[in-house]
Amino acid sequence: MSLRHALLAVLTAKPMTGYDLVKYFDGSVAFVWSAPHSQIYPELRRMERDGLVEARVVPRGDRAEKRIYSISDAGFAELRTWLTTLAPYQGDRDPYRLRSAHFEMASYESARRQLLEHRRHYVRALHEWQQMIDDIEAARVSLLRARLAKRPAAEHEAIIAFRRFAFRGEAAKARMEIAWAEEGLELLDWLEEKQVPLWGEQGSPPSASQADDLTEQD
Amino acid sequence: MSLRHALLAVLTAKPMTGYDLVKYFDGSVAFVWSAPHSQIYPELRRMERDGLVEARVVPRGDRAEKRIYSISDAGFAELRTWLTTLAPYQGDRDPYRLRSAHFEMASYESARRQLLEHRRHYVRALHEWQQMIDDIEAARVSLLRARLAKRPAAEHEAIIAFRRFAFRGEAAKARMEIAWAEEGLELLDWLEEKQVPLWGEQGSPPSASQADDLTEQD
DNA sequence: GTAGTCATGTAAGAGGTTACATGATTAG
DNA sequence: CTAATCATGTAACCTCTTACATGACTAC
Repeated sequence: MSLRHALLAVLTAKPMTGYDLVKYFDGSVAFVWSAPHSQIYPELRRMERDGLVEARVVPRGDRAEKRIYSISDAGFAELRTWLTTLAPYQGDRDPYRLRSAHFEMASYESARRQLLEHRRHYVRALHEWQQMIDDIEAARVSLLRARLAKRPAAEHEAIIAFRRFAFRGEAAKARMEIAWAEEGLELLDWLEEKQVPLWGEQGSPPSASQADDLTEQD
Repeated sequence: MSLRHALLAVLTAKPMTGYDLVKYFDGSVAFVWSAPHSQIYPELRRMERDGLVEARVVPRGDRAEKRIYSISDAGFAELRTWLTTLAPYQGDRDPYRLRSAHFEMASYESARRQLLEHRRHYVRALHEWQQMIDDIEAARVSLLRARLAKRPAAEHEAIIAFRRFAFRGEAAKARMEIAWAEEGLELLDWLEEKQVPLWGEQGSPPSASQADDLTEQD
């Protein structure tokens, strides 16, 4: 149940509306966690029901209203429990790596397209993380400033350091994925130059040697 | 719907029972995809219903039976479509990174424990991937051999190369995560030596100004 | 007025986790 | 005979995605 904790963590900086949180978990700011509004609004209601956040209903213009959520003491306790509890490591699930392991059933063109997209995605991500790291170090992030303002100066260094540390991890991951995609693109060039055939090239049948047996058997 | 495609991909090597697939997606072999048996058995039934696999019911001993699944032509077609379709890149979700961004609300001890576990996990993973890469290169993997036997020799190089490529990606990720965890451990040492206080250190209250409220409440 | 952004929801369905459940076969 | 492994399910529950839906406010 990490969306809940991600929301609590953001709300420790300052009270926010559901809409603010939606933008946060949607924009480039959604650093290691993303969530659509259809998940955020109901979750906030459940958190309110469970006493982890408190909503203040504020008028907006004449007719409209908005709900400003702030974290409660119980919310702080929940967040701290989550943070200090060792998270178990289990199976991973990476659809891109899964695909790449079976590129011999695709075509050079589609494999290349996929890896180019992979690189494009992580180049973009890397720029964003790097920008984020710079902004954090310069305390240009308003949410960070709000957070710092709430805590004694002695803690500021740690708050900045951990935020930076997390983004550095994401940046390192992006760099790794870029290098991996480039290794793959080189591999594709090399194999294609050697004219190594792929199963997925031309409309070749599923099984070369047993093409006919298969159709009968199964 | 990637479990389905992961299953189809494995079945291209040779027909297997649900149990075989359960072990595959459970053991260390579950390289980039993991799934519990409670997900695999029903999915195989649905795939059979959809004509992507065919089951042959074989007696096992006197009373028992087992179902050996093999991929159908429609299954091959589905797999190829999936492989050649560009996968969109969307939001990530990394609970470990999320935690690490907020370690200032934990304690030095719990943060350290988490990062040690992170390193332990990826050191283990790295060993497994590296072993896997060696085994693949030496064609010591029986499933790989079964797969090669079905395909013309000209394609063997590509099949091995892509499998190896995928594992190399996982190995690189593991190395990156190990380095990141070590950076974090050094950061913790450095901050602790400087006696930078953490919010979560000692039973300190969530909000500096509202210290007393908490202890009563929870 | 109208487009953009602020603001908040519901609902169906897919995918995944955890627990409950059962029984046969095989090796010692 | 007993433990490990083979073999296969169901069910409740949670999380996430995608689509459907609505309406007020604000700047042009």
